[in-house]
Parts: sequence; structure tokens; C-alpha cells
Amino acid sequence: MPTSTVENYLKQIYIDQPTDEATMMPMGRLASAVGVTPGTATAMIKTMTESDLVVYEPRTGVRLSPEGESLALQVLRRHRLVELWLVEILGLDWSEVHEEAEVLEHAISDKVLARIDALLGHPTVDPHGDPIPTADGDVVARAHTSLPRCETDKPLRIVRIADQDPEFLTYADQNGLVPGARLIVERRDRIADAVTIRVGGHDPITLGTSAAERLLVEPADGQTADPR
Amino acid sequence: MPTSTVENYLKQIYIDQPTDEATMMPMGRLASAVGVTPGTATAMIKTMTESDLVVYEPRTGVRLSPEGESLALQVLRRHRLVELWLVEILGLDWSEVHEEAEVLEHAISDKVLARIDALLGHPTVDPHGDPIPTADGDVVARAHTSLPRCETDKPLRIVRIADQDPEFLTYADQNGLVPGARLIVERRDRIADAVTIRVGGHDPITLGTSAAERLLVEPADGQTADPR
DNA sequence: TTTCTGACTTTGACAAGCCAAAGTCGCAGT
DNA sequence: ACTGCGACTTTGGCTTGTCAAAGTCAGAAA
Repeated sequence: MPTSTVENYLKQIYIDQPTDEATMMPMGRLASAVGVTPGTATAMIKTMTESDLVVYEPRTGVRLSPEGESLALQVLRRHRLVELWLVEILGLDWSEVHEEAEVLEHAISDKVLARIDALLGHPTVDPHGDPIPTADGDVVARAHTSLPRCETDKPLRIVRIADQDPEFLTYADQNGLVPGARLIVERRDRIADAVTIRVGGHDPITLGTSAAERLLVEPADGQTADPR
Repeated sequence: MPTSTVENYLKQIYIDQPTDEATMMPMGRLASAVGVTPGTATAMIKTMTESDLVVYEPRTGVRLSPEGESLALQVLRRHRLVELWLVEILGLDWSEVHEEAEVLEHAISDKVLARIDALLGHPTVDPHGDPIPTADGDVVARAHTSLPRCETDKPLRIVRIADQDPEFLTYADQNGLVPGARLIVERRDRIADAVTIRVGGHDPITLGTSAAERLLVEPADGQTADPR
């Protein structure tokens, strides 16, 4: 059984994969993702290499082995199911559940997880729209586009908010920017580096591109199922 | 914040208090309760003395300080609420929840605990009949008698099963020996060191005194409230 | 091509917990 | 009062995970 420290390293490496390339994560980035000094990360990754959880190339970076990826997916599954449980059943605010889940994900047994999964009706996405890996490690990712890359004046629906920062999430929530919400891009301004959108009945909002990038959307022409 | 190791030591010291005497727990017993060697316990208790969580007298034993007791009660509250949640909401078997709760009790935040408490309707006893301390550290213990000390032929009700061993609990469950169940003592046999009881509609069962001691009961003359 | 710089690795040290084994104490029994 | 033995404490050592600081490398800049 991996320790919870090892689980965290695995999770961070997995999350860092931008698409699904077999690309290497630089040690510096891993270190700051996990919240340790680079030296610590190097040491940890070396021992994880012994257990065949990762592939490590000095001065290049680190990548998950198949076993490592499978473990990372289990951790992610626990994390996201717990988040959803906290929101749906216990009624916590979606902006604050990430922290809680961060601890709980290392304490939940398979048996309890299975019950929670059933209680929630075998959901496929967490409160932020992130996909929940299945018990056998499949991730059914929804196709989506980052907001700044969308055409203007087309109906869109938010699939996912790719940020865990409570401040950002609270802001999003207050402006109706939750998974499932419908919106259109009114204007894109390259010079101001901003995107103006209109959500449901609300007034238009203007977001900087870097914030807008964290909103992932899909076309909302017909009546596609709500992601939750 | 105390580590989960410290929380476990505190919990074991608290649980060991037979009644509510300010008596000392011998180090040997603490060590085996926590599952470490005596030397480890001595070392740990010394550092806990520094933080004023316990009062330690070399070669005599250890006792909780007021701060220690308050912390122990918080841990116990988490443990027992989690146990009840596992049984009532997730539908796990009461014989197996102790192990699960042992881990979860160190991972649940106050906020989540409060939600679970509310979800369960602010319960006062866990699935084994053990009292759940209130958020501010009060324990409302139900008066009870150990089965072998009861009169024969009087109606009794099980208040509590003072054992966490899954095997014993499964046996108890299969024989209807759950908190709230009614029974009468048919016979006590000093020589055979046994007690014969009859539970509800079941056939009579004969238990050794040491097993019967773990069943705590109260008189069931009138219609007292069910402990759950 | 050489140098410089920033990213990475190595090294030494530390804290928390733990064990095994040696040392010490107190009390029951003579 | 003395002796033994069992319970307790001490000592030395191990593992995991961490940091700080010194050392090294590779690629950008010259």
C-alpha cells in the first residue's frame, strides 16, 4: 500500500499531464505542486522509481508508469467522489470541498467508497465538472473547449471549471458560472486580453483571458444532458 | 494540532478509565492498547507531558490532563459519529465499522462532522450503544449493569455491547443481542461460570461470564425509549 | 566556443515514531 | 532485611519525509 505522501505525488503527476501525452513533468513543477523543496521531490521520486510507480529521467523529469497511473486514478476517484458527496449529501459549498477531500481521499476504504458511489448514483463528474474515473480506471472525459477559443454569439454550456481555488470558485458561483450553466461569448478583445460573456439572465461579465481559460465549455445547440 | 498518533494515545487512555476515577493507567497496558512496545509508549508519553496533555508518574502510570481529556472526547465523538454514519447511512455492518472509523476519525474536519451529526439527528449513542460525547465534551452515559450481575427473571434491555471485536459482534448480531433488544436472565451458574438468557422470541443462549460481562443492560419494566 | 545562470541533484541534518535489548526499580515472598 | 522477577525506562538504531545549502549540469547568451 502506498503511503498518502506517495499518493499525493502520483496524483500531482497525473493532474499535470496537459492532454494525455507521455510527456515528462519537470521536477521543479512537481515539487511546487506537492509543496516541498526540489530536493525532497528528487529523493521521493527516486524511491518511487524503485517501486516502479514512475519513470524518472534525471534533469528531464518524471512520468507515471502504468501502475503509477492506475494508482493515481484510484486516488483521483476517491477525491472526486468525496467532493461530490460533500456537496450533494452534506451540503457543503463547492468552493470549499477541495481541501476537505484532500484529507479524506487518503482515509476512505474501497468498501466505503463503493457505498458513497452508489449513494450518489454512480456519478461521472464532480462538482467542478472534473470527470470521476471509474473503479477500473477509465476516464470518460467530456469533449470541451477553453472559453477564449470559442466563437462569439454561439450558445455554450459550462462543462467544467478547471480551478480549485476557493476564491475563484466563489466568484464563479456568484456569477452563475457553474457546470451546466449556459452562456454566450459576446466579445473577445485581444488588446484588453479579455472576454465578455453573458450567463443566463445575468448581466454581461468581462473576464481576463487567464481566468476565462479556466472555464471549459461545449456547444449547447440542442438539449444535451446536464453534466451533473 | 495533535497528530493522529497522539490522538490515539489520548483515546486509549480515556477508554481505559473503568468508571470515572482519576486513576492511573499503567504504561504496559497503554502500550498494548496502542499496539506499540512499552519503550515507545514511555517516549511518547514523555513528549505528551511536555504539551500538558497527560500527567505522568514514572513507574506508576499516566492519566489525562483536563486538556487531554477534552481532546480525547473530541476524538471519541468523531469515532462514534462516524461509526453510526457508516451503519445508518452507508449501510455497513455494525461489526465492521470500528476499523473504518479508526482511520476516518483522524480525517474528518469539524465542519464535516457537524453535518454528519445533523444528518443523523444529533444522536446520543453509536451502533454499539456507546455514548457519543457532545460537541462541548459532555458524555451523558446511560446507567447500566453488566449482565452477570443482574437478577434472574426480570425483563432487561440491552443498552450497550462493550466490545469492538468483529467476531464477537457478528455472533451477538446473529443472536439478536443488539442495543435495544429485550431479554431475561434465565439462570446463572457459578460453577459452570455461565449465564443463560432468552432474547425476544429466540431460543435460550448460554454465555460464559466473560462474554456476558460485555453485555450492558438496564431494567426494561415500562416502555423506556429505545437507545437508538 | 565559452560563460553564465537557473534548474536540478546531492549532502548533511532533523523530527516523529517505532523496535530491540540492556538497565533499573519496586514489591512479593522468603 | 534480602532476593528475584516482572514491569518499566533508557539507550541506540532504523525509517519516512522533510529542509537548507552546497554542488553540478545543460542550454541561452555572448
